[in-house]
Amino acid sequence: MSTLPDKTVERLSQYRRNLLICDANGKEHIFSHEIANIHHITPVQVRRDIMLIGYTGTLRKGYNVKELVELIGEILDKPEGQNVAIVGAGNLGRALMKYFSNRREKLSIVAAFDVNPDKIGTTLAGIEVYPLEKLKQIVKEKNISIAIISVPVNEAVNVASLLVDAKIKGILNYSPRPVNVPENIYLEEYDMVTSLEKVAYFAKNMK
Amino acid sequence: MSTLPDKTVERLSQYRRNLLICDANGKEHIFSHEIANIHHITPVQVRRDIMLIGYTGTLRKGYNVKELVELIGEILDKPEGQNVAIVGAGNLGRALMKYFSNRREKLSIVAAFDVNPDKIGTTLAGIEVYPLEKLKQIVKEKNISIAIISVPVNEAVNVASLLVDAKIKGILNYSPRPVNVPENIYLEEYDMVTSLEKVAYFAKNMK
DNA sequence: TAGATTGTTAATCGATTAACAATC
DNA sequence: TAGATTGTTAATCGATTAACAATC
Repeated sequence: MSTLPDKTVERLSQYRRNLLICDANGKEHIFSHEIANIHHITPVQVRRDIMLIGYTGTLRKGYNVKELVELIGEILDKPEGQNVAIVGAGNLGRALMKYFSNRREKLSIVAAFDVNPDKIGTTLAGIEVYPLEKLKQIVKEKNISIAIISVPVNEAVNVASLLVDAKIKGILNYSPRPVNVPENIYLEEYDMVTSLEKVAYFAKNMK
Repeated sequence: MSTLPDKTVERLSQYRRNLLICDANGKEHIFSHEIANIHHITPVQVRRDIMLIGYTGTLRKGYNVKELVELIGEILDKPEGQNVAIVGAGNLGRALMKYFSNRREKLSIVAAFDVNPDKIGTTLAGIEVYPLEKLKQIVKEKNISIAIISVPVNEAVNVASLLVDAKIKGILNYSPRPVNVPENIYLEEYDMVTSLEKVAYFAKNMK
C-alpha cells in the first residue's frame, strides 16, 4: 500500500479509537454518517478514507466494526510493534507518560530521559527515567524507533541532535522551538502556545 | 482586516516568538529566508504571510524586527487582552499552567478548575484551582473568554457543555474525545494519541 | 418498491510554490 | 552595475465536497 494522505492517517487513528469504544459497547456495525457525527466531519470524507484503505461496507448495515478496527490496525501499526521514548520528564513529559501508558499494544513507551538527578532512576507510570547521557545506549538496547521531545525550549535543539545520532526514525516535538533533522527522519512538531494564540485570534473575532 | 487563513495565523504566532528572541539578541532586521530557515518553510511563504498582514520590508535590510512584532501583535492580540481558564488540573493541566504562565501579556491564565477536593483551593504556578461547580460564576467574574479542556476523556463532553453554558468564546480541547459546540464558539481540538500514531505510521515507512 | 446507503469520479476549495517584475 | 531581495500574480498541489450510479 502506498503512503496515505497525512490527514487520512490522522482520521484513521481517531476512527479507530472511537470504533473500539463502539465495539466495547457491543455495537457490531456502523454507518459512515455515524462515524462522521462523532468526528464533526462529513460522511463522504469517512467513506473516502475507508475507500483509500480498501475496505468495503455493506449497503444495509454499513461497516463491520471489528473488521474495520482490524484493518486500520494493519495499516497504521507495525506488526512487531514500535517502542517509544520520552525525552524530558517534567510536567509535560509526565503527563505524556501517564497519558500513553497501556494505550496501544503496538506502541509502547519503554523509557524516559532527563538531566535532573532527582528524577533519574525513578519510575513514573511504570516507565524508568534514565540519564540523558545513556540515550544512545538505551535506544539501541530497547530498540526504540520513536521519540517525544518534552524538554524546555533551550534544550530542544540539543536533544534533537542526540536523537538523530541515536538513529531514531520518528520524532514528535512538543517544544516550541523548531528543530532540524535529516530527511530520513519523520518529524512532527506541535506547539501549544501557537494553538492557544490561534484560538484566541479566532475567538476574538467571534459573534 | 478580514479573517486570515488558518495556517497563516499559526505561522504568525510562531514568527513572533522567534522574532522576540531575535530582538532580545539585538538583531534589528531580518530577511524572509532567515525566518524561513528557522521554521522549515520557504521564503515565499514568509513573504506571502507578511504581505497578508500588510507589512512591507526594505530590499536591502529585509524586515524591521520590532515593527513586525508590533504589527503581528496588532493582528493576533485583542488590545484589552483575553483571559483563559484551564479545566482539569491533572498532569496535563498542570503542565499547561506552568507552560503558559507569564508567556503573553495579552493572554493570561486566570483560573483553573477541577473536581478533586485535594486540588481545590490550592495554587499552581500562581493560578488558583476552583471547584468545577463555580465555573460559570468565575468565568463571568474574571471575564474569561477562552478555555482549555484537559480533563480525562469521559468528562470532556460534560465540561464542554458547561463551557458553552458559561458563554465561553473559544475552546482548545486536549481530550481525545471530540466535543460538540454551537457555531458561534471557536473550537480547536488536538489529540496527542493521534499525533503519536501518525509519527509511528510515517516512521514505520521510513528509510 | 422506495428509501437509504455505499463507492467513486469530477468539481471545488484552500494552501503552497513557481515565476517574475520592481528596486536598491 | 550585478546580485540580492521584496511583493504579487498565476500555476500547482493536496484535500474536501458535490454529484450520482449502483445496490440492497
